[in-house]
Amino acid sequence: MSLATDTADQPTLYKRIRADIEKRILTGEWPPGHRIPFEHELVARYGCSRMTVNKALSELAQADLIERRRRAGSFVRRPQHQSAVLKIADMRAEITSLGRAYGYELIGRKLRAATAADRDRLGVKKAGKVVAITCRHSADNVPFAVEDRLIDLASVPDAATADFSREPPGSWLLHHVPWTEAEHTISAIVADDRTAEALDITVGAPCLVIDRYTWRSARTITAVRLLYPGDSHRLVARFKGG
Amino acid sequence: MSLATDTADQPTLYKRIRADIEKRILTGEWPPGHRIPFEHELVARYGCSRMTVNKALSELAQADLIERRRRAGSFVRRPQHQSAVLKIADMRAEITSLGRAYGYELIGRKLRAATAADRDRLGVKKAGKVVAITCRHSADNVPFAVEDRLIDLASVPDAATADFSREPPGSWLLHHVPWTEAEHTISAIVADDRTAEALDITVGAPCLVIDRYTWRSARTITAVRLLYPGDSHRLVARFKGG
DNA sequence: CACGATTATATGTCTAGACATATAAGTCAA
DNA sequence: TTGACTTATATGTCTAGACATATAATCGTG
Repeated sequence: MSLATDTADQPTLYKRIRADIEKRILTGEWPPGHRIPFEHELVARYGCSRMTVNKALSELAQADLIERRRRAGSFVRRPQHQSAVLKIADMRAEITSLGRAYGYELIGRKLRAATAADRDRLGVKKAGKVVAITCRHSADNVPFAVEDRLIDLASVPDAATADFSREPPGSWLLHHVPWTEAEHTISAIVADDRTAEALDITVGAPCLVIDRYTWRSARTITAVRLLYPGDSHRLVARFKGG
Repeated sequence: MSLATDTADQPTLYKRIRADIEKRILTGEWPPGHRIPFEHELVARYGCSRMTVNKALSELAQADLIERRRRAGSFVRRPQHQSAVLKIADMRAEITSLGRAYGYELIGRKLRAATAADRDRLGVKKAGKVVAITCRHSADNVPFAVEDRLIDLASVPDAATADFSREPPGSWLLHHVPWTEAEHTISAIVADDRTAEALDITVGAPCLVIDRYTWRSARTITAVRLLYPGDSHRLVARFKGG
């Protein structure tokens, strides 16, 4: 039998190049406007032919994550649409890209055996352990969103010992577990006592809710609910049509 | 000197192949499930190398227009409702795709000179005429969404005489004015008296708001606000990662 | 300094191969 | 009929080149 390696099964080379770059963009390590390495530099780094690098970059361009300019190079695009809004897993990147100061605060963290509700939320059947995290993100010291997250320890055992008091769980996950698929559900609720206090709004005020469920090759990773003040936050998505 | 030919300037070969196939899919000539010619057949038809054909097909696959299966071939995908949620301009299609009966009701229609608020909402400066429409969409006879729409008559003069008592303005526009670009803003509000009555919910209940602003080569067409009951409606978006 | 011409360079497209791999389809035995 | 094995084949990935083309940078001239 074969044990899963640390970095899991290696996809093809061009996919690895694509994922490497995508990760740096999504985590904000390479911010909008940043010039990514030239093709010939990536060729040298990965020891492959130019066509392989080109394929990776072409796909990123098709996904509107980067913009390619002849003679100048390839540049990270500013998040502007569908992909950005719903793909962004890193709140820090979302807030700093708005030109605001990012703040983070851990409210609660519990390690427990998965309850029936937990299993339902994660979409798993077997009872295992989970980490439940509640935290708050702020922009310019104003509450921006509260996050209520569940991580399946069967898929991400390291999360049991990770320190979420400094690093938001979204960022931590992004750096430790490359995501493959996600589903978002957007809805609206009115703030209850707990939410109102966390977001510093009045009870009964509208809130935008984003539920994101993330998995990786049929393996559940995390389920997160983000609550935004409904009257101050906007999700903007822009499309080009045919 | 050169006159523009009928088909305009020829793009690169792989783009032509891609466009040829895309057209047949979008016109329905090749319906969902249809098997696209094998790569080697396209190679023969276009007289190019396999890599060129492969690039065209790979891009179509990345755009989720086709699905590629080893040994079997490439097949036209059925338009998936998932990531299309925000693209869908036709409420009837949205509701019937959920397997529910669609209902439509015109609540109000006014033709007027654009007020300052109208101009602001449409993002135009010149004072012109607009049509303001309020209507309701229902699913299985339950209110599904109320629509509040403004159409710029300077861009769509025919809208002045269109009969919106039977056909929803969204559908009418879709058939009369091909859209090119749209911007969506998603937020949350609580229902006021008027909204509560229209959606048959209680005052203060949460509502999901989608503001869609549509234009066509820098020309404003329409601005629409859709209000959904926040606790019953869900916007689902699903993505595949690297 | 302003502006046009030249050059260098990064990306854009393409080829003619190669081997890998998943899997539909066929073959054969229990 | 069913299951296990084999084979054929279409796609998946990759290479080491080539020439095209747009354009940032540089150079030269008025």
